[in-house]
Amino acid sequence: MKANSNAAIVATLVSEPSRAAILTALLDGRLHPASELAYMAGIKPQTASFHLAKMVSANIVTVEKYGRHRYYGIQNQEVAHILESLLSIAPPVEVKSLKQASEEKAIRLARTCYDHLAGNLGVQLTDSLNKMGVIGEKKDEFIVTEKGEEFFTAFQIDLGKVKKERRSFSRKCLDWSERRHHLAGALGNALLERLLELNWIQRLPKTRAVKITMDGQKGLKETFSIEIETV
Amino acid sequence: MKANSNAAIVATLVSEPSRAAILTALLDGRLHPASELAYMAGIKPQTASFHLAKMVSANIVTVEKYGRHRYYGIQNQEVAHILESLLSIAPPVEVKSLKQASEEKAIRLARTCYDHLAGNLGVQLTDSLNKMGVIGEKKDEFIVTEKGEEFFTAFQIDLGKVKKERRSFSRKCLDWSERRHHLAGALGNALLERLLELNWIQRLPKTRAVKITMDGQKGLKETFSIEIETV
DNA sequence: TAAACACTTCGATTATTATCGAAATATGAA
DNA sequence: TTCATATTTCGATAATAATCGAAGTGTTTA
Repeated sequence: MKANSNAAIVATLVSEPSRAAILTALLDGRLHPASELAYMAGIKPQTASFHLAKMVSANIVTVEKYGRHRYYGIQNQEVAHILESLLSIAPPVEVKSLKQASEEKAIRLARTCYDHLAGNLGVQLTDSLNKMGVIGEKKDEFIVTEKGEEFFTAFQIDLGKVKKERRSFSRKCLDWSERRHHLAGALGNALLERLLELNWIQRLPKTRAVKITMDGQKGLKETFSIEIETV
Repeated sequence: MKANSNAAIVATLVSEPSRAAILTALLDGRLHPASELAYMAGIKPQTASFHLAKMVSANIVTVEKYGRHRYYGIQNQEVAHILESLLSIAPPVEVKSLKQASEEKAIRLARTCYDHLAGNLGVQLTDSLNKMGVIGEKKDEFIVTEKGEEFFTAFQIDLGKVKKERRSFSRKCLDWSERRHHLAGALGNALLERLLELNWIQRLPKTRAVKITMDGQKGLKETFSIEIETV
């Protein structure tokens, strides 16, 4: 009686109203905790948990555990693209310019996370490297493409040296303010160091926020197509 | 990818396994009598009738009465397109038998996607036309170059006639097995028809896989530089 | 004209599944 | 340690919908 049709599996997931609501929320490209998704879909946490488990096991949605939260996201760009069309959603607008605003907002704009860049700048840099084909996205890490090897050499980051470091070469790190991944690991650290060396960014005393210099504005725009407005 | 409101309706109907099986069977682009669809989906005729009525009233399937038979078919390319989208992110089929394995292989090699070619052959043909400078790739469609006009005339496809058709002249369709785009729309259909006319490919009973003939192997190699292993 | 056939409609039954309360687990904060 | 929070698991319920036997409507064939 059961026909082996896989189209049905995906269709079931997107056609149920609560799940459609969850997927719609997730299509903003960020990671969301389960409770937030439950609230957005107008269902109790248990029910959301039930739906999320289904979508994870069908490889439509991913989970990551951070403390007592679980952050859910769309599996990958390909899936996101198709879901957008199935759910009739316009893709999220890209933020093209960053506003350098007050001090409390500064930490959201750009900050260090241990030894690498985070905040809007960190996420945008990661995005930009991805779009440029310099890095590629894997499950828990980023990989450097052939084109990337060239790029980093030109950008005067010695990949050979970075690869020799004991710790993981390149990994994903969840950005709490952006709810998306940014580049971490030895490569993330090397990038931060290089930007400091170029004086594109400067560390600030008593805060993890970093300042983007005038040189930085220029350089980030030219090299990574990232625009930053100073207010 | 185009956003459309029909996607939700299609997804809801596809989510039921029996209906998914029926629709998948209809993806060969041919018309099938109700009893055959019932058999293919592994359900009784009454049940199939129930599902078919639903799909007809939702305008995703068509019926034609010929004597005591009723022939069902996919409403239009849009429906086929949505179905293929669902398939492209669905988990791969579990192969349970040798027969099923060879069937799966055949479908991935060359098949019809409603009214045009898909599978490895479909993608290779599209690639080849592109490389030959016959067609050019745009965002959501392919365009025919000047050189292309000549080519299709020589290949005995009447572009004037194809352009007059109501539906879109040439568009991209996502190939679920190759995960790339192939040529669809009126031009895609004309190409399929011409290859059938030339007897380079043949439709097979009870499957949307198509057979590549000996003539086809020769012709595809000479005209499109496509080498294909036949099973 | 009767019988076979293709298909549909009707009604009863069964299967599926979304939902949520209650309870369990695991982490973080005080 | 204790309490709060985030999330999941379990179990029961209720709504929905797929299924099929029986019967009905046309259509073809003998």
